[in-house]
Amino acid sequence: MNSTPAISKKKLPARNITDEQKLYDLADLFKVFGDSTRLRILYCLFSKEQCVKEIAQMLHMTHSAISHQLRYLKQNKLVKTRRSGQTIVYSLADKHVQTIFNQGLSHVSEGK
Amino acid sequence: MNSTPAISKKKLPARNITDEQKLYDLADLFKVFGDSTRLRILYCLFSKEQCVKEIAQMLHMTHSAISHQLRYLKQNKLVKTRRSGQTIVYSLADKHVQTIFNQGLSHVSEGK
DNA sequence: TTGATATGTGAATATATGTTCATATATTAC
DNA sequence: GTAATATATGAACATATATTCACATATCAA
Repeated sequence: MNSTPAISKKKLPARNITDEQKLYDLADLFKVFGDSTRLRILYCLFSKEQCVKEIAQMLHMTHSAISHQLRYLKQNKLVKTRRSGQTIVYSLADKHVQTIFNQGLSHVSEGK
Repeated sequence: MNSTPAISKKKLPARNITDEQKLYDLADLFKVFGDSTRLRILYCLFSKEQCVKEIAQMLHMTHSAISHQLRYLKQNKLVKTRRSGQTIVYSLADKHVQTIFNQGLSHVSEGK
């Protein structure tokens, strides 16, 4: 995984193409949010921007696993980066990320 | 799949258990939304309640595939059912479903 | 340059997931 | 009861996914 952006490959019923395609894009977006490691990474970035090493330490995971997921998050435009000397600092790409996150969280929190 | 509700099985870092657990529940929620077939089924249910056969016809898919996904959606409390004679009619479980759907859709629509 | 540190990445592995097929269950009509 | 219709489900299969491992790349300091 992680080598290309999420792309749904199923065939469309060839009707209402635009709306249908949006559903596939939407599925891809939720797919990115549908993994606890990625959510935990995003959660780390809510408070402040962080580098790979910091996130890896916070989550007790290898830098490799984090790096793979960060690449995936970046490909799907949920995080952005800036270089600061040796380290590359990751942060949330836009406010939508936290909005969608919180929307889901409130749903989960009130026990559906 | 489809035999049990989505449950993330990864081990927790044993800190802040409550919040951490919520992240796993949240990942499971997004996982349900992260498939285009399920989104298309939900989309069918936005306008009105539908039975398996109707949905299968609308999406040009087998009743089996739809039934499996509807079971998954029901297990995760996104749809509910009522029986009407021979047919079982599915509908959205609550307003949250459409809210989360639309939240993601607006994100996708404005090109991230 | 060399060494140390931070991050990236391809390949391999193990697991998870979605769909199909065949069959089972449930309701209704007769 | 049987037949017809609607839905459910277990098993098998193919694909997708997340993580680990080993190694590559990049920056900085001396």
